[in-house]
Amino acid sequence: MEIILKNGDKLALPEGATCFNAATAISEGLARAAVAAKVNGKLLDLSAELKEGDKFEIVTLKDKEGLEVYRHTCAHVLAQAVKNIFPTCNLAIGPVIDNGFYYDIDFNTPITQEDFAKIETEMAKIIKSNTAVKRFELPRGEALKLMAKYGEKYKVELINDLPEDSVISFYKQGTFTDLCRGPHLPSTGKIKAFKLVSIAGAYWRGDEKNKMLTRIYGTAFATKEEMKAYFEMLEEAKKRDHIRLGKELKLFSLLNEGKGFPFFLPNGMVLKNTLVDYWRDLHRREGYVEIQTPIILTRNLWENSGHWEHYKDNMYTTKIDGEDCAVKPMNCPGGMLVYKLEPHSYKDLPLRVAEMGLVHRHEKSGQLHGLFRVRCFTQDDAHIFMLPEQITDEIKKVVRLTDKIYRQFGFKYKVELSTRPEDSMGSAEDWELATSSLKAALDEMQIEYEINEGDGAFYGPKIDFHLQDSIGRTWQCGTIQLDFQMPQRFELEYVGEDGKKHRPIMIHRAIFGSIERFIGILIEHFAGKFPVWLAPKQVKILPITDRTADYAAELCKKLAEAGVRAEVDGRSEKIGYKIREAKMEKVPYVLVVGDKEAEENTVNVNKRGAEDKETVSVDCFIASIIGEIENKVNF
RNA sequence: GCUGCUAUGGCUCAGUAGGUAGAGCACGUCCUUGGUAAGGACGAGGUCACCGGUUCAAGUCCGGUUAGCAGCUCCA
Repeated sequence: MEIILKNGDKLALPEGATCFNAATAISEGLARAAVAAKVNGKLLDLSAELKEGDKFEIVTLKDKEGLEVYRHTCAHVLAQAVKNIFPTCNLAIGPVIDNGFYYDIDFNTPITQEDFAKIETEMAKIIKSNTAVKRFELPRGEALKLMAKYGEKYKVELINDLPEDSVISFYKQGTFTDLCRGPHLPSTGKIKAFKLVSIAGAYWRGDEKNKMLTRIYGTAFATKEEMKAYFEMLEEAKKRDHIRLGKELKLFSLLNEGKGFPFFLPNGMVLKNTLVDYWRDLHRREGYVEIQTPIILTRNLWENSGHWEHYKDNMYTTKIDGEDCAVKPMNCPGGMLVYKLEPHSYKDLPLRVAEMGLVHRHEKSGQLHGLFRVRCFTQDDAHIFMLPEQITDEIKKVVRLTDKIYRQFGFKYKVELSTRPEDSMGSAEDWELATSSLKAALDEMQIEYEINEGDGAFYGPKIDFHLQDSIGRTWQCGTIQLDFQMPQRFELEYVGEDGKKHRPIMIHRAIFGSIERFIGILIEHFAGKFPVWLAPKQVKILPITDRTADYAAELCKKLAEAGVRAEVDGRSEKIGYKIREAKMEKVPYVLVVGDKEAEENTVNVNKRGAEDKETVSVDCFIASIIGEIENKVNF
């Protein structure tokens, strides 16, 4: 028989040949590196048999899917090890996740992280034994019987929930058998580097009404080196933790008196205001107008907008002169009211209305986390009202603006387009128009994107931006959403060329997402070493002795007059001590001034991150730092 | 909210087998005026998160409350 390879070549094989045979036929090395195969687009075990005309592809650890198979097998090894040590526990599910895998297990007696060493040793034993992992399939009745025999009640529940016609497959390694779709590595010995990471509680099927199981997280990598690099990255991430840096750099504070309501300290306010200034300047240039709508509005309005129905559990309420009111969780309704204040002509559109809107949402206490998840935050919101034929152009403008802003901070990003969900509102034509407009904008701009089928908002499709920070983590920030719902609910109108009333199309969009969260991300992205234009303290002046105190003060005044955030450390400490402290504050420029500098009207510049120091004239330094600030240079 | 872990001076953390608190940094005073990542001396600062229990005795053991962290769920 013949199969078709990735490059289109044909490969002749004997009847009944397996994927592994095919890999061997191509090359020994490939066979060794193979962890699974892709046949006609489907991921299969290497032991799977091939048929005439199959499209065949080898999957190795270099492929994402290969690594997933590898980790999945590792999850089974974990389960087997746990069963060996704790025979009475029950297994639930053990899937692969982004950076590893986990297994949910119901233990009779709780285990702790201290049991990891024992479990890892047992896993190592299983790996060393290089036991073959074999697949077999059973009819439903027998599958249920088998799992019942092992006392695996969760597996029984899983099988019962599988569709009638599904193939029920198991994987067996030695004495251990687990219900699993597969595929898996051919044998346990292929695993070269693994580690158990942490332990946590997780509900059976993710439902808080169900029993809490013990989830053991682990990870596995193709090589020990890769695993080491991964754990080093985690260490680095911990050092960059924004809560920790926020405290060290005195940016913000989280107090019990305001759970989920961060206090911004002077340094943090500089950051916040600088971002807002930057944002405001850009939006003005892009033709946006800015408004501010009230924080508290009547309940009546929220019922009208639909928020009351969908969102009331997350809203803070109050009464004013006996009337029910709510604190806004979103800015849109206020924006709608502003639009309705006066009649609009098609000539006014597109109308781009921005709002730095402070919103409050009641998040459950366990979900709060630093600046990433708070109960009050500022959205860099904007609503764009437009004609149908303007959609594509407007989307392009927003995408371009978003790109410009993210680049400014050195972020790479990924774009996702989410389409109509099952439970949605509006006509098929509206959705078609909206989705194709979003697509057209992205295609015309030649932006790569992934499609998230059915993941749009109930009122319209959306484009989401996922930022990638300096150590590779991703964060969802920007979003562009088309909305037909609000204009209808609020009966927005414009007068068309034909003199008749029409309904405008609306875009909601945010680029930072939330200023607070964005600041958190920036702190971690830059590890607290902000570029000069953002740095709360841009320059610290350190006089060597009291003799240069006046010179330092004068210099500081000159810098302040030029708009530079500078400060003198005039304490009677040694210069080394003051330098150390300034460096720990991550100030971009530290200027040392002694008798020599005072005499020559120069400064000795210590640039953050640079080895060498240089002495330049005061004017020269001021000109250069102002250039850096104005051009928002990142270093 | 649920599960697990944690809670000691402003910060980071010790506190060993229950016998009524320690260090470093930061802070204050004084000495030192010192040229590139910590000069020295002295001092002040804690009802050990809160409430209750066990005990002759609780920072330490037990229960509860609150908050933080990790995870689950949800989200910008």
